[in-house]
Amino acid sequence: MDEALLSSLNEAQRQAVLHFQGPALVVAGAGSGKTRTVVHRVAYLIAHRGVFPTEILAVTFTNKATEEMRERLKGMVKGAGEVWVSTFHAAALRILRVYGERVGLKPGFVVYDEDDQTALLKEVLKELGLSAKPGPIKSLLDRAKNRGEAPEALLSELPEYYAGLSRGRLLDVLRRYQEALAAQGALDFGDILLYALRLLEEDQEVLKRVRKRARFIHVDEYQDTNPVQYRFTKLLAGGEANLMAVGDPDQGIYSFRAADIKNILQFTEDFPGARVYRLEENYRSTEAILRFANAVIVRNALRLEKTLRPVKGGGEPVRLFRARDAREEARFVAEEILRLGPPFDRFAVLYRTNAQSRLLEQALASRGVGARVVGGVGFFERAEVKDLLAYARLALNPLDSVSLKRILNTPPRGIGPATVEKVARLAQEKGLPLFEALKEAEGVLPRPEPVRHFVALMEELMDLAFGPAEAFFRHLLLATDYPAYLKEAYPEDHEDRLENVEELLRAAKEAESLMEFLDKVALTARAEEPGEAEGKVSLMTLHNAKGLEFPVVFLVGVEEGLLPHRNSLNTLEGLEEERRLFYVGVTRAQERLYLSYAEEREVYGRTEASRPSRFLEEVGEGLYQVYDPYRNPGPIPPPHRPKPGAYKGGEKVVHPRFGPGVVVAAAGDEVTVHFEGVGLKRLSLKYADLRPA
DNA sequence: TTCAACAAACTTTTT
DNA sequence: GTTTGTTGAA
Repeated sequence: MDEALLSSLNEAQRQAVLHFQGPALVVAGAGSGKTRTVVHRVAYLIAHRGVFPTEILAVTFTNKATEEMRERLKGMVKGAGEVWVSTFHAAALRILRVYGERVGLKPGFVVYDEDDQTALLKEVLKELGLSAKPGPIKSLLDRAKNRGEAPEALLSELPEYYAGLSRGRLLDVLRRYQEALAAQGALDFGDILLYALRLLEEDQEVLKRVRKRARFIHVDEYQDTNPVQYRFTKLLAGGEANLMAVGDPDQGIYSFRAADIKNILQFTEDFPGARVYRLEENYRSTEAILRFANAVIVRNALRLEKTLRPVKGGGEPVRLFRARDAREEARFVAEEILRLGPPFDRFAVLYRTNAQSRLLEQALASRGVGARVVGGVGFFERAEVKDLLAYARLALNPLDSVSLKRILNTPPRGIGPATVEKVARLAQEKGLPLFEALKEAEGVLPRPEPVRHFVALMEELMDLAFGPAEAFFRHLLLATDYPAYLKEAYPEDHEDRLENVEELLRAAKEAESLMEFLDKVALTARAEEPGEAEGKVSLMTLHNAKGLEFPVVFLVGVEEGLLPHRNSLNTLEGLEEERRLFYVGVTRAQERLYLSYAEEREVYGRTEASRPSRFLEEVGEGLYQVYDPYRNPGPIPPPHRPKPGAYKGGEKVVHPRFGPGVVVAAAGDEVTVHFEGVGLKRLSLKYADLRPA
């Protein structure tokens, strides 16, 4: 590995790899070999700096990134398998599984996913006799947790009434929710990080131990850290400060998760003496694509000055297709993909909202082109999978009433709402967990057999919960006759659903224990079978596309209201984030980039007229081409109208008739341009189609 | 208790 | 246009 390790890197990458102690910020533009740099650096630490693999931590944001880093590290240097590579959440959860009892967690605590969280919130609302919607309250809750603030701190920012509740009421709900979580030994997503942070802050012993395991820390996608993750990182790095933050403020797209790109913008102030390394050479995209991308992002104010330089020259022009409606847009994408031909896994179609995927899927499917939708309803969110997981969670943690309610009558076993109501009341009166109340409910029920049956089943399962995960699920399927239930309940697609169940069993086989399996499942949105993407077009949201690259990218729905999304128009920060999202999409493309928008689009079944995105206007037409295989290319949208004062003199420009020229003088709307072979021309910006060259 | 028919709410993005 | 929840009959 030795010198070959360094020789395959460019100068900037090499400098970063050679960085040894102290804080460092690697500003890594899209496609600049970021992961490569981190992986090499880790290998270099081990091979040449005498650092033990067990002293290195690399944090990523997604499971996908974690896998990739592990994979690349493997075989590069001896002991690479010992490096702690993990997402923030998985790292925090691991710490809590070992030391959680020190912050009052029960040993068998479970992790609630979003659905569970909503379900519990609904229960709380019902219990308090409120009819408010859980959605807005949940986002408030998440915001508080992601920021690491008490809910009270957020309330002061809110209007007197929010989600139909007064501030005081809202606070009641949030407090009651947290109590309920604690009572059932559950953590929601935000809690995982929050508890881990508290543990590190309050327990010197634990902090010391974890720091030993993390003497050299790498944080990937640093621009996406939220305040809790920031504090977590800072605390861990607090000892020797061997922290390497890697990221790109231009790709920060998670502010709705309370990520704050200020964390990366202020890194050098936060960590005095930090070295900064800039990776600006882009290996991924053609020059045409990069020029477009640079023109997009240069409009943002909140950034670190940086220009991506292409390694690949030239390339196909960026193309824009204007569709009449979303159907035509989908048709265009599918036909263009067919025209370019297989292998189809070199194509990706990116969109702003999940709802846009349906038409695209259909258009591709009807032409026999395979597609995989990344994201959407995740594997572990499918009803049948969630059912089985709920049994498992309840078996490990009988306090978990959300899971209990889910499966109490699934498959149907004659325990209806009336029964649940009675048992719930009993639980309340006696202060018992729901499952305990179930055991004692015989007296109050007219027909206790179904309940007795269920309790017996669960007790059986509880005995199996500490054995292998697969055996647990096998027994569960048998004992509940679950496949028969699927057939009954979903006559149309029970076969698909059964397939999912089998998939779950396969996955469970890999796990050490049921608990480990559940933890993994909770933090993994979905697992993709190896080879599943092969030969298929990838469909995904822009958020899901981060970190990926494809030879050909279609970025659809480049419209006002969609990109930028209408909900983000109110603030400058919101708008800039939308622009970054666009930038992220554009920079996924290696060879060809297609953009498209529809002139009208259905929103909840209503058809609305739409206009091309302002981002297209900002970029200017010189950097893309209107493309229309169906009609004659119409007038070029959006009209390019530089404002008076757009030119000062000296700029190179292009005129459709006169060709390339140089601006000699400019006054308001009027510019004087010297064109090669033509001479001086006086033009009005209002009428002349003058573009920057 | 269960199932079917209807109404309403929904869509920004996710570890 | 789709999914989720509510209502009423068997």
